[in-house]
Amino acid sequence: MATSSYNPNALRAELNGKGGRLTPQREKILTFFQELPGGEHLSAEALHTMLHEQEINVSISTVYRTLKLMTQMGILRELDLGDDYKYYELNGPRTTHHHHLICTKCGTVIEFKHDSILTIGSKITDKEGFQLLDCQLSVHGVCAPCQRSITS
Amino acid sequence: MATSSYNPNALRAELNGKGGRLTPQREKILTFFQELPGGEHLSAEALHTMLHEQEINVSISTVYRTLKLMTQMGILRELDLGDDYKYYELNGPRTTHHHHLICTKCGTVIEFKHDSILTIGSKITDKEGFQLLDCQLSVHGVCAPCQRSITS
DNA sequence: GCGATTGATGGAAGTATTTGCAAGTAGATA
DNA sequence: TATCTACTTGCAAATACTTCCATCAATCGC
Repeated sequence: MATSSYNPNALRAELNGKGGRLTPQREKILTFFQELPGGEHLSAEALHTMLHEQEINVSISTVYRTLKLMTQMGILRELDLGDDYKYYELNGPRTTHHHHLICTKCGTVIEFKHDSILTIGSKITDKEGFQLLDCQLSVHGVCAPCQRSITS
Repeated sequence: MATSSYNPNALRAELNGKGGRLTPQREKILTFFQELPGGEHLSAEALHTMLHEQEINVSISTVYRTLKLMTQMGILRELDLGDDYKYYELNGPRTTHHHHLICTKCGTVIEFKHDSILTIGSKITDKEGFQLLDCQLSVHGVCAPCQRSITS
């Protein structure tokens, strides 16, 4: 699994190696995620707003594009937590890697860890010749308080 | 885990029990999924088109709403395969339950099974007091042919 | 360092999906 | 069965996200 402790030069090297470029926008977005308190996940819209509050002007299209690129590179992981947004967080090593239990009605999200999931992911990527980027178990269910109504 | 062998009356009973109703639209969508050859997953748009081809007129909003409802009820499972669409399939019992290995660059999807994943999901839902609806392992990576370029 | 090449950006337009609201209808009640 | 209530539907408008395209600028070669 790709490491999360990128510095700008490592990112530049990886981008250049494949014909890409390190732009100020990409560098700032990476730094922003690295300075975020651990475990937080952000939506594109939220990231865009927070960048603007720090006088970092990056267009919303570039925010979306960069999030997608960094997810494809294995630097970020993209989370679908069942609501209208996609969320992103640093794709950390084993110790910070976690999974999500989501209530499909009220949207409550509970994080949990499970060591063997990463092992399962490694096995299948090895078998199929893939390079592993991310591995997420999403458990969907209805939380106790929501088990009485059809909709939230 | 909820069973997939719903008939219209069972669906009506479950809906009525929680203040909902069985409409012709909902019944037709359920039947459509049940008559689909095993293992197929459909996007909302594709389902809408296929329904129209059978002279079954259901508005696109109702298609989206019904897919979401049935996912929340545990009848369908929603898949994010990394492209622009969400896909839906019957949320079957253990024997048909599978997971996805997805290439983040070209979008290739490989299905695989792994018995212990459902067990892991059951454990966490039991512990947290949730009713289990679905449990999906998404493994993201780069397939062998794509490991040379930045983008697809 | 300087210019050329080509990937990246920003803003507008497009796409998939969700939501608001008025009209329709399933299911309950008598 | 007739009536009523509130859930559902269909359409249109809104939202999250992606793509198009003209312009900009990171990197490369000299």
